[in-house]
Amino acid sequence: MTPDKSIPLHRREPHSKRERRKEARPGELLDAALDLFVEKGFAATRAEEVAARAGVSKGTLFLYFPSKEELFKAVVRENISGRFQEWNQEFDTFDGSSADMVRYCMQVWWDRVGATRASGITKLIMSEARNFPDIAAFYQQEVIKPAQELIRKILQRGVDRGEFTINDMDYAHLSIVAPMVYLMMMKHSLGACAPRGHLLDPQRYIASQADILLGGMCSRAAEKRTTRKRK
Amino acid sequence: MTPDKSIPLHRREPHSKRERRKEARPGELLDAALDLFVEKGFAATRAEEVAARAGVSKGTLFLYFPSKEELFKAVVRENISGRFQEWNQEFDTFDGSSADMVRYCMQVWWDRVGATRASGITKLIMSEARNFPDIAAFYQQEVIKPAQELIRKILQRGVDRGEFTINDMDYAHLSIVAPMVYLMMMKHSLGACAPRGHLLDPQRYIASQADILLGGMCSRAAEKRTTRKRK
Amino acid sequence: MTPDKSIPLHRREPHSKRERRKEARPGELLDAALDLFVEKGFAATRAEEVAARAGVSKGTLFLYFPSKEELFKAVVRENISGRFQEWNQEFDTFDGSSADMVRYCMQVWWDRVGATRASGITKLIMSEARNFPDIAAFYQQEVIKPAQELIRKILQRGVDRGEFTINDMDYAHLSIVAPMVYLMMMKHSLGACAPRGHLLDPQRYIASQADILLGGMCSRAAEKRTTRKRK
Amino acid sequence: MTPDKSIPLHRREPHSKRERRKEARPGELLDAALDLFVEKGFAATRAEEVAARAGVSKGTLFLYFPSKEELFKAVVRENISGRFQEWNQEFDTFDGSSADMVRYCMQVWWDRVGATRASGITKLIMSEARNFPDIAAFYQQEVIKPAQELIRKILQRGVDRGEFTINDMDYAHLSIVAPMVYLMMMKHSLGACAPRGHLLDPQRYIASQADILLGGMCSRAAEKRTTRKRK
DNA sequence: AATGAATGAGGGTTCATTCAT
DNA sequence: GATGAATGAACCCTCATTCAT
Repeated sequence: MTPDKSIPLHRREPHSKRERRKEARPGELLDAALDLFVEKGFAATRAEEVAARAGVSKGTLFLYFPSKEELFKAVVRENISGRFQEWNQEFDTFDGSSADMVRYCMQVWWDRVGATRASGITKLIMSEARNFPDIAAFYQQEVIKPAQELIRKILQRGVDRGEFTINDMDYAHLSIVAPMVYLMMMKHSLGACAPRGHLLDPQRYIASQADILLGGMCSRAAEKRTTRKRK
Repeated sequence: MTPDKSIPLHRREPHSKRERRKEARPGELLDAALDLFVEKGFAATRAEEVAARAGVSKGTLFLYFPSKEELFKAVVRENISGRFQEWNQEFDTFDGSSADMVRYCMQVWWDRVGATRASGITKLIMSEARNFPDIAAFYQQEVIKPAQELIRKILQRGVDRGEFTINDMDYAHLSIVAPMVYLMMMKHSLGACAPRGHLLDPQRYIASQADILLGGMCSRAAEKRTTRKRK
Repeated sequence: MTPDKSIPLHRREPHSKRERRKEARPGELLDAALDLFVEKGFAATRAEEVAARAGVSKGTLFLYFPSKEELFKAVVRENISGRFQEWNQEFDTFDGSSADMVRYCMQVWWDRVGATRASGITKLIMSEARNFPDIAAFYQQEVIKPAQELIRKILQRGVDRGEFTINDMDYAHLSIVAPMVYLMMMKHSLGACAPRGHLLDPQRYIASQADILLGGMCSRAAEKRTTRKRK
Repeated sequence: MTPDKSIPLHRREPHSKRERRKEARPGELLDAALDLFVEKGFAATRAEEVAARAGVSKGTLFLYFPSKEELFKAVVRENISGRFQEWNQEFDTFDGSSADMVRYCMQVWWDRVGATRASGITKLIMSEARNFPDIAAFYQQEVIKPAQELIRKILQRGVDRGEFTINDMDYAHLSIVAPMVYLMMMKHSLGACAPRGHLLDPQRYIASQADILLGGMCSRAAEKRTTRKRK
């Protein structure tokens, strides 16, 4: 009924269309659940709705996930699969300026998470953290900490190379995290009800944020270079 | 716990314990509801729980609010009462540097909203906006727009006085909004489940954010003054 | 608040207006309850509504009646107070034709019960009998049986005087009862929702019914007299 | 219990016990609801009770009817399905005397409605009309009007053939309606609480009523024939 | 006596979960 | 495996009844 609407998560080759559907089921259910949990929250989402959106019956949902709560946990787990390893490597071999690295970091964050349905997880976690403390801890461990380390490494690189001047290294990463989280939150909450024209343009938003915060971090000596790149 | 936050409507002295309680009830219920809605979300909060936390029975809640949904709306309405008028005046007569104004703005935001239970509304709106579009619109109109205008005025003042250099005036205010919203969100979501020691120190966070973003906005000429103040 | 809207049931002279109100309370409550029970049924009538219509507060109702159910019983009891004794005497001394007696009986029934709010009791009993079997039994004993005896006496008189020819004396009284009950039922049920113009004209209805059933009961010999009176 | 009273929508044979039950459910629920609504009234009947009597759980009821009120409406609708068309034809081709027609009409009324559970609808409507004005209007349109027309046609036939003499043709039909309605009402109200032996014998009641009212309507010329039949 | 705020058992309705098919 | 009818615990809300004032 519903065409598989995104890249299926299970990669083994299926032998027939029928079998493919079968193997794709959990992924379709997770996709549907993600959308609905993000839109309405965990409690306000009905299991049957998830099943319907995934094109299966209510009973089938419980064939793959033992309870609504386990479905929720699976949704979170599935959508935060360690992208950071890969990113770490990317940044390890990056050879531009640190300012560019920050810009690239924000852009990649947007492209690979923010612009995809995975960005909903951020809202989901924010909204449901206190109802699912173990999920919150898991997220903290698996997403926030790696992200923080990644960004801190970038900033440290800037400092080490004399590109950045940063007063409080423990909190500086939040200057990048906060705007990105805000952007993703808005996309899934108020932004989703805003009338056309009131919507945030992500590219312009990221540019504006990067512009200002890099202005604030870049050492004055490095200033000209950075400012020039901005154009 | 809850300071009487506005002029009560009934002026005559309550004559009895009973009557005194009666006048306090709506406020107590709203406070309890705010806490629980923020903590668990609208759907996951049971009316009876709200009543219990307010120290009354289930039925009493419905004596004051015709439905759970109306209670929700009242909670939002009650907690966003136009503080902006007052703030506008405050800033109209402010006579320090614009950088100080930005810092003061963030500090006041934290002190008067972020640090109080009212900050929960931000999380509530973010979480429930799509389930209550009319509330979202109301919030957009009554909170976001005034806040945006207030901040934009501050930034414009900085630009006008040659203190700030800002490329994109339409998005610059978000450099202040995003970190503050992030701070409030965290306080009520992940921050609330974080182990001790992992918690954000709001003052330090604000200082760090202000530090960086003012660094990025301040015209280079004005730089020394601003930097000095920072100590 | 509500002016006492009908002849109060308690006849003792009250000394002051205030006291009069006080003594009239139960009667006003019974009147209000009768109206509402008849209109909506026992279960669908709220105690507060009764109190409000009687112009008192909810608590006051329970000052006079220990429960809603007792109120109901009082309403029935109060409105069936033996009118039959008086009627019996009236008919004992009646000296017209038996056909006239039947006509007079139906007319009096309408004037003294049907046209008054007391007629509602008939609908009430019909509707609620099975929920209140003891009330039903009481009504059977206090109203139906006396009425049946009264009517049977009238019919017997007609037979004894050679005016009526009746085959089944055990059921004949129902030829009078059924139309009258039907009339009162309609007034309080479908008749109450009918659009203007669709309403039964009681006088014409009674005339028509009496016309036909007396035609069927009157001995052929007595026919002329009866027919003439009919005009 | 309930004969399938119209062509079921699903024509394929039910393959399993489960499916068979499913098709029977609405009817079983309607039957249970009719009984209970008639016995206790709408408000005093609990949804769970209806479900229990139909042998299902509370939740199942709401699988078939979206609310108690819709169940009520379905009960009324289901039980007044136009029998009048068929009756009309029956009477169009009747070739006995008009007095016999009246007797037959009453008998058929009793056999096909009065003696069945459908007779409860009459009490239900009488009791609940004012709480459900749209149902009352529907009943007026679908039952009362057709019945009135049918009976009026019979009476008119009698008049046209010189068998009946009727003064007020607008009200005469009520001489048949009132006794029948009274009979059905009693069956479901006071009659249902009466001790054995106090019960109305429907056949004898109908005979008595027909006897008297036909006596009152039949033209004197036609009298002998009618009277003879009566034996 | 009168009030009306408060209570809490009860009823309508929803929905996660089960299980016969 | 897949289905969807059935369940019943849980929730929102009502309202008869109580009781402090």
